[in-house]
Amino acid sequence: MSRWQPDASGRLVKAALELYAERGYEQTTVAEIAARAGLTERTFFRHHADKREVLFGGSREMAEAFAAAVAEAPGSAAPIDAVAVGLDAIAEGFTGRLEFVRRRQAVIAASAELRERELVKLASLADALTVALRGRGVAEPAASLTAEAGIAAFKVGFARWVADPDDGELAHWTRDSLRALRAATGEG
Amino acid sequence: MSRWQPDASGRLVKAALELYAERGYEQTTVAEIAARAGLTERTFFRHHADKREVLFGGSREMAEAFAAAVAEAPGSAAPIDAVAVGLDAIAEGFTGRLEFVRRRQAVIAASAELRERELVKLASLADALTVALRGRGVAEPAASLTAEAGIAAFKVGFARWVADPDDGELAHWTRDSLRALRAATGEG
DNA sequence: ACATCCACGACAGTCACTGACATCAGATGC
DNA sequence: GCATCTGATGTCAGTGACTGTCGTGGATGT
Repeated sequence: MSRWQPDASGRLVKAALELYAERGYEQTTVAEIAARAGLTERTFFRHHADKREVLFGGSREMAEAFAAAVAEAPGSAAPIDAVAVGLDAIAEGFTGRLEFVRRRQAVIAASAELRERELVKLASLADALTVALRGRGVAEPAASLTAEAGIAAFKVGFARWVADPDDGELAHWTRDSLRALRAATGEG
Repeated sequence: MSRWQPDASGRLVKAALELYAERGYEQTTVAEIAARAGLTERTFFRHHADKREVLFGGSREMAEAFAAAVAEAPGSAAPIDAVAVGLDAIAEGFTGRLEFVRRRQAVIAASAELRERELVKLASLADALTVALRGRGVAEPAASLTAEAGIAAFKVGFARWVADPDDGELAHWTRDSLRALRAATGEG
């Protein structure tokens, strides 16, 4: 048998989410998280950059999937429609994970530091989206602005999905949010 | 004469900006900032919540001015046009401060922690804007989405203003960014 | 068998941030 | 004038996030 229990990183994530939920983010020390995962504090920092980042694993993959979907959208699609394709792709990655997401969002909402880090992840998403749009030939500042609009739709749609008592589909909410955004900013 | 030199908070801001520019945010300790301002580390934390916040004074006032302008926009104005009024109000507060803003933004751009905090300030701005729009009778999710769109226009317009070699007006860039955003997301 | 690898533990250190208490020039009340 | 109070600052002793360095011992390849 192996020298250590498997999935140290995942155990740390699980322990952190539990402890943040039980006693709050600020009242939890990294040493406590590591102890619950059967590891030491030093090992926590080998797997996760800091005490906040432990809740945001996979966000890079999400940005990559977003960018890939936007890049592969039909060449004839308008920038905002390519963004819509990307939103659908992201939403797909959340199917069946609503309960986990709800617990995670409750923890994030309760901590200013975690909310701050969440904004960084959304900004990274916006950056990846901007790059993908520029790859489609969209010039600045349209690329950045369309990306920001798409992230706004994602942000609001995500919040509505998490808050909705019914267990619906994230894509439903992001699509509706994008539609509402276009209506609210519409030139007509 | 008074017991202490005046404007301790302002001296700390000045010292921090200088040191962050000279040797970088991470390579600067709070004790060094305090020493340059002729104060102690403990006093730094009496005036500024943390090492990042020292560069973001006045952001609450900005959010309040934004919200006030939106609230006072003509009742007949569409939500997005009320936002445009608010953007003009904010822009006015930056007139004549371009050089200071450029130095400050260069420092922020060089530090992940400072960029993270900047996102919080933009999010606070978005929250204040959302509240102001709701005060105008705009329902959700339109209020949040219109607010996010307005902040996106501000963010991009601000970046263009700072990057522009000519010393133009911020309002010029925020207006154009809002126009471009509406064109990019337009339903037509 | 033997060397190599590498995830982890152990330990010491820096620094952001906090709480508690002391200090003392100037404002205030009489 | 004098005592008293006020409040911005100094001092000091913490806690805890994060880092650099070195040691350890099962696993792995030859």
